[in-house]
Amino acid sequence: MTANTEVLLGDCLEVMGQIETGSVNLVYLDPPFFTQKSHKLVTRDRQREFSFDDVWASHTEYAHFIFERLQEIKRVLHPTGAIFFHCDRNASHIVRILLDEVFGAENFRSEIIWHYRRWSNAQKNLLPAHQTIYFYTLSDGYTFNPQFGEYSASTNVDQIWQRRRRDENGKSVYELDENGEAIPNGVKKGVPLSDVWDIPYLNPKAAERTGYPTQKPVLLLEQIIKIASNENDLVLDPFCGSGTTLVAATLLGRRALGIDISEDAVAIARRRLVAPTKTESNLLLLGRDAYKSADEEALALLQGLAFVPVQRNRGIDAFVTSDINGYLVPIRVQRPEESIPEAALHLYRSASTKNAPLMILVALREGGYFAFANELPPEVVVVDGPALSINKVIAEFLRRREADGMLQAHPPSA
Amino acid sequence: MTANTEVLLGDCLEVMGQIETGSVNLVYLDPPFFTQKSHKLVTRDRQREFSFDDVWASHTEYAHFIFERLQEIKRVLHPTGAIFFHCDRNASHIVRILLDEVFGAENFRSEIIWHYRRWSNAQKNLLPAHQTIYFYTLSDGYTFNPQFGEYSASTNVDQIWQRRRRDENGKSVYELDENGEAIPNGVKKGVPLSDVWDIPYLNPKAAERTGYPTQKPVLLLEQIIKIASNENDLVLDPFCGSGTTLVAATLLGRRALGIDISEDAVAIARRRLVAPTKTESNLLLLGRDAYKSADEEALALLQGLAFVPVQRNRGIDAFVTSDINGYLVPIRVQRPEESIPEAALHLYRSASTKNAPLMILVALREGGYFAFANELPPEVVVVDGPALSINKVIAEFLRRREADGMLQAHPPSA
DNA sequence: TACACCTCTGAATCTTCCA
DNA sequence: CTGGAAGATTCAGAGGTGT
Repeated sequence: MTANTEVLLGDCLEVMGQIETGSVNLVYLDPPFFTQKSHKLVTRDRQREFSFDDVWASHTEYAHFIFERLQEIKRVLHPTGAIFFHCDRNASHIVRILLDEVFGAENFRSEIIWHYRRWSNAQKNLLPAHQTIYFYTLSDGYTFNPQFGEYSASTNVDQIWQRRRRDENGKSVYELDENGEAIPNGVKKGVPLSDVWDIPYLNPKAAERTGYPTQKPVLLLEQIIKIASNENDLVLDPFCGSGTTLVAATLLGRRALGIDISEDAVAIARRRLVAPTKTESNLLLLGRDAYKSADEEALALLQGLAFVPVQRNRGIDAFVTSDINGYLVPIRVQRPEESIPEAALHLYRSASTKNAPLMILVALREGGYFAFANELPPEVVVVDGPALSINKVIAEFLRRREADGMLQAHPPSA
Repeated sequence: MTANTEVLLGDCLEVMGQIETGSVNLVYLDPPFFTQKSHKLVTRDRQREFSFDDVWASHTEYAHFIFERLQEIKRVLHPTGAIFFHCDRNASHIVRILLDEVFGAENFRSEIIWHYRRWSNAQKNLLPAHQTIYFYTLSDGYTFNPQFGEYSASTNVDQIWQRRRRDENGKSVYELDENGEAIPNGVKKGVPLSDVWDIPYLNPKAAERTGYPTQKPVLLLEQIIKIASNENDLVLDPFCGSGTTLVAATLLGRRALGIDISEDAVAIARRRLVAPTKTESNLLLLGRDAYKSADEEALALLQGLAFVPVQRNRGIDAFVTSDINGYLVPIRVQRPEESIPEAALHLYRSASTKNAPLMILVALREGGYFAFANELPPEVVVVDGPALSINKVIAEFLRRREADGMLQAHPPSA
């Protein structure tokens, strides 16, 4: 366990009492739902006035339980802090009312829909495929790091990046410069993240391999933590269970505090956190693999080349189809989390047993061939991938422009 | 207007009073939200016991309004009938409680999430991209016509076509015939419809628009009507607005009754029903993929680069996320059937209207930069893709080996 | 603090233009 | 003339601004 992560045993109401007021930046919670007797309401005649008391009778116990804890959460939250409440499907309306009461309806930010696809069995119903997460803050001045996604396929991205103005009739038109040409409108990162999140469940195979039972996907927690906290912020999960929130927080450089009333859960969470970065980043990567296979991505880079893909080999992604006098030419693509020397080492280890006289490594990030030329085995030749080549071309272009003093045909729109 | 469709003017509570008990098969409603004074709750100290009365104070008026009408709806519903309640975002929790009260929590069927993409501008927030529809029935014996969608791309369709059984450990395995071959399992209809519906929002430019606020797409109503009613059934919309529900019902051969308190709305709805039509949305007709011109393969080559994909443009596959003094840097990947000059021309045509000072073309096949350097527009810079780089490295390696006379350490294995 | 007004935006259509 | 690609247009929601 790192010094910045703690798991405490106990009822979160009591344990939170020891937390300093205003010291927590982000709270995520996914409390258990108390199933109680269905408590049928009797009055159904149309004469009688509607009374809210009836509705509440059956939910009181749960509501009180949550209400008390929400108040304590409110106390420990920093003024810029936020709470994400992952609802049981049967209680989302109750939860929202309690959140409105404790944090104020004006501090409601989003109803997040976590959408996933599930294995289906035909039944007389719509297949449940979502869960709800409520996002409230303590005030207007909350921490929020915008995230961006891809534009819709039907959007003319190339044209909405032009500057626009209102004409005399109030109509929106594209602005033109003195030469009658379109004026670019700076750079955009993409569409702001919406409140519907399409995140798959953890790949069942991944769960099997790591031995963890199915749980909230790390990606879901990652997303929440990225949005509503900064590095070194304190993340609290009052019902931490096996500690997924803590793992995600730790991996993103946040401090984390978990509480659970079950000794088993605390033990599991603590064990998971002993070496979070190494083992858990594997889990995290496996979770990502459920999204799209990293190996497939790597091979996509080789399109146009005649190659034979290699499965189940950490060092080699493919061989070139033709040989060099009987020797195969192995290829490896740099992975997102790897440096060039690391990738080269993997490649070299796998390929040297096959006496390959030439090994090719496709580099995707800075620190290409020249930076490491001396450290790499002589058989390994590093080739720039398109990402790297393009960045170099742009850098070179800028350098030359600056030298020519040809800058600023249009000033940035700022 | 067909004989089977009627639009009545008035408060739905009164008008519904004239409807025969148990005669309506399906009710859809999307009532207006009553914005009331924000009515701040005062007690926030932790000493005080939580009382539900506080929460309700500000919602009472709206709740009563809805409650009365829900009871009337319950009365006119057929025993096999269903109600779909389209919620205002700010009142969904209130609505669900009222529905639980009137129809019983045991008759809750689904919380349907209507998910859509829309113009945006939320800079400090998650972009709202969904609305909620609650689906309740009068009893367990409700009308339900299952709908099916396409299997997701990641589903192994081969596998689901095989018959399965439980082995001795209760594990699900594929059944094999005496020859050890898979047994087909008959025809599958597809994936049962889930409770998250991805239906395009009514676009500002859509001809379907009547100018009436909160107008819903016909397709959304069609889906509901198909699921929960049969031909000649009676569909009721007590807040029919511009009459989308009636249009959808009529098009599907249902009888329809609409009520609205606004004369304008009734007039619009009646006019619309003279020739009930559904506009053909290109997006729905063609599917989202039809807009994609930068194919996955091309974009896969750019991994590791910060870029924004560009669809709907034959010349440009992506823009680099950073800019050159306000100007965008377009990228194009050579297509399998294209020569470099052809690809460069496409790129140049599209990008020159945007005054791009630098355009990047990723080459995948022989005949790279030098072969055409003189023919290409000066703005276009050609960058070798991995396939090309690798082939060049191998060729260079062979050349050098040959020069060194070091060939044939091992003879070719063939 | 409250509210009216202004600005920015992007999904998806409609319109125009070109081969 | 036709089909498709490129360009123009619309409009409501959310934040920001100013009174």
